[in-house]
Amino acid sequence: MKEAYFPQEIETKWQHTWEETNAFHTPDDSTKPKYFALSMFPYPSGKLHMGHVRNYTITDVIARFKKMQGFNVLHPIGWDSFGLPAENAAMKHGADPAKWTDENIAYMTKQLKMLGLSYDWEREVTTCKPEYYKWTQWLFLQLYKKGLAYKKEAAVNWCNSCGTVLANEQVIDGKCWRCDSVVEKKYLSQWFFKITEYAEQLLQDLDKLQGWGDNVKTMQANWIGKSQGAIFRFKVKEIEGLEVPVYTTRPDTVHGITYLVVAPEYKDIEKLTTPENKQAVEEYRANARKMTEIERLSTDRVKTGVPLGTHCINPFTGEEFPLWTADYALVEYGTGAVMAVPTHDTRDFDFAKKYNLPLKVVIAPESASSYDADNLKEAYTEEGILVNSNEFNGMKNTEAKKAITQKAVDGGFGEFKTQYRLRDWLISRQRYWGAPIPIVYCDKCGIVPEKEENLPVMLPTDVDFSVVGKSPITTSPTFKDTACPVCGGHATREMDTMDTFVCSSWYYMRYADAKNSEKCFDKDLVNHWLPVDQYVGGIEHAILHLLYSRFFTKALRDCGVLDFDEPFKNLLTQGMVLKDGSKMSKSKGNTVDPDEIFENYGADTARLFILSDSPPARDFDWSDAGVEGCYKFLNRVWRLVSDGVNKGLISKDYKIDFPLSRENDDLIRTVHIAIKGITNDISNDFQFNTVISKYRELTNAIYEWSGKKNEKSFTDEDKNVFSFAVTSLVKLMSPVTVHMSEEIWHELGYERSIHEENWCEWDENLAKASKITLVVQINGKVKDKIEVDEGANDEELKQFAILSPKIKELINGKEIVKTIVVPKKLVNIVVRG
RNA sequence: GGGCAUGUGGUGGAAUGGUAGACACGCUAGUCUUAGGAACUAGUGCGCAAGCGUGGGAGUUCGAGUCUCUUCAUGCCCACCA
Repeated sequence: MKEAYFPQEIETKWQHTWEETNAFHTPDDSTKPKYFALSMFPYPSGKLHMGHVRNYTITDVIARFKKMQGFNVLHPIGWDSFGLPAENAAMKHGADPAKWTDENIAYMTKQLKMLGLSYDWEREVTTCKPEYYKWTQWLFLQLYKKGLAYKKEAAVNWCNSCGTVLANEQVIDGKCWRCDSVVEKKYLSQWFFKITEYAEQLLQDLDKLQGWGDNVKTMQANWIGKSQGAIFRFKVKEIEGLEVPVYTTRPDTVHGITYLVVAPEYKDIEKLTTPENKQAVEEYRANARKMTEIERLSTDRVKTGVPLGTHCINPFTGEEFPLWTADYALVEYGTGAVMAVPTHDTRDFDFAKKYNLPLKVVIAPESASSYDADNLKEAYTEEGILVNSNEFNGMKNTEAKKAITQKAVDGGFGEFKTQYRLRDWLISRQRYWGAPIPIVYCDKCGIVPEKEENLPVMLPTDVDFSVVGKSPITTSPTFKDTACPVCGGHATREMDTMDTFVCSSWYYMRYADAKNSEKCFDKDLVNHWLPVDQYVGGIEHAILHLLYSRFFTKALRDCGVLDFDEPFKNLLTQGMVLKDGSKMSKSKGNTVDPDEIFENYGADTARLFILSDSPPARDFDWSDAGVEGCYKFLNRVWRLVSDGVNKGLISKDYKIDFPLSRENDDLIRTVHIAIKGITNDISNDFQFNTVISKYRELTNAIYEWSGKKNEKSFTDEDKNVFSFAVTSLVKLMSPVTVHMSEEIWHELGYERSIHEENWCEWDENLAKASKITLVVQINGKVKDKIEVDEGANDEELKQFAILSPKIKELINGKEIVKTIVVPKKLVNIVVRG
């Protein structure tokens, strides 16, 4: 065996062998239990970055560990390959996005292989290939048939720089999630998926996701934004038969209404405006329309509004109050109209103060005897007792919510209402590089879905990428005109493509049956492999991809395509990879190129390091010294083994015969403790950082043990023990340092790949210490430590403690109040005086 | 404004309510070397010491980094959602 560790040589060799032997292929039929380990698939942007390396290494180690534990592991990879960067590159360089994408995939595939990842490449999935997007289109049609895909005219988020609309989830702080430019509002007719129909299920089923972090679950719950309240309908005084409905979560404050606000975009706003107010209202609305999302969302903005001139009547009190329009009412939420109770809502309070609208107190704190509206400094939004509220006076406001709503129900002017913040998912994109929406517009029949047998609707290639202000797809001379699938007459195709998040909402299902050309996947196979047992990826998808995928799964279940209702059983959201405390980015110039690390240290060092310093969920600070440290450690392990092998001290045919010498017994114990600890650390939340510290501890222990021996005096027993320890270490490390372990394994004389081996097992009796350090405390403070036999019982431990000279002196002359014994660990003597 | 995380040596981080700082990085000495940024050995929370130490303050407990309350700081998510 070579004395020095040459990672690149070893790694290239084994990568070739694994490829030639198809070592990581997963059969569908196996008697072993299944385990589906999944990384979020990459966008083929050009090169892997360290975030990828971290993500895929974590999943790879999990996959290999599970395989060694006897699971039939599915560990696939694919490409989220539709999307704007390819199209932009095409426009810039006049290239073909398909070619650009293919080249990136080829390069990144090479990098993934260099990392030694155990993917089943036969199941590779690429979303921009017709054999994939055919099924994306097919699934769209299933949703369409179910009434879950529909087209409507709506105010949508428009990103001018990307030249396309965006879903709500893709607008971050009023800016585009991709390019960061300010998002505008536009009125367009667009395709939506009815995700709102699943709002309640998506919320409820979060409880089923025991293996998800609470942070992600609360983010989703907040995004869905369920609230419970009431709808009240108010008659308009000036217009017979016209009503304004409002949604409120505070029906208990209904007697305190002093005005009502409708959004500038409210559908009946023109009817509600009197001729005298028309001009001011028109101006206000025009202004609101011009405003960008950013301006509207600005937190320090002063509220503005104008009166409409009309009035509503409060059915509870008979009081009249004026109607206003103000942009703090949102047309998309609730009914687009708000009942304003300035005394008990901070926003209404601000508005009322600014425009001198009246205040009326209807909730008082339980302690207060009276409450003066004129002197209010801010809205009272806490709980309390109803006042000025007729028959509800004296009632607790929490009870009044129900009672008051009930009165509205009985009176026919209101109802109980549950409201969600979640909006339908806008999936149309005015872009080229995506899956075409399989819809045609027939001159006679209107909107018609393409026939399933005509799929895929191929993305045209005869397009001009140099056009500005419109989608390149519209320049295709052959794409637009087609025959109606129903009547055969003239029709035109939908020119929009689908949001790429549609493609990524089902890719993990396709892995179950990646090559199927008859169906999107076989139902039995998808039911067998799914749900994913462990999903690993970035927290940035907490809402977007993960919510869409959950919706897709439920919708496809209802379409009868599959039989489960949650796609991802366990989710690990890995932290970011930082350098010098901030996120790696090209603009900051603090990126680390994986290729350079492979070249200088090898993939095993990269894998070891990226797992070593932080638990997976936390951010990880990349340091060059850390990489160096890991490389040195691997050299140290290599030297330990090569030395032993070359001196004939290690062999694969070892046998441990008890009893052993004291030192050998200790080493065996250390190995068993390591096996137990490492197994538990991986099983328990994948704490790879402590796993790696245990690799080091075990290595240190073996070195220390061998340092005590003179190699010439090595007995057969020593050789056996040494062999066992080294063999165990190499095996325990094999999921992480995949190449080095494989190389050593063969150097030890094994024929089979180490990755086909079973995971190490420990013997509970051997993992037990023979001596324990008894901690003796007085009044909870550590005062002494005594070595005692492992088998000592509680009474004996107490005696040891009291008899220790140190303790004897300290408790001398004091009264022992009580003594607490923690078996095999600690004695605490409580004294007084 | 609301929600969720996280606060431990010079640094990354360990620690089923029971020895705080495992394992590393860094640093300091030394050994071997022509030399070393290689390898090995010893040391390394603070304090001269008694002791003190897990952001601050309270509490529960024989015992709190860990549980409860409160407060501060940082990060992330959501945000005029009625």
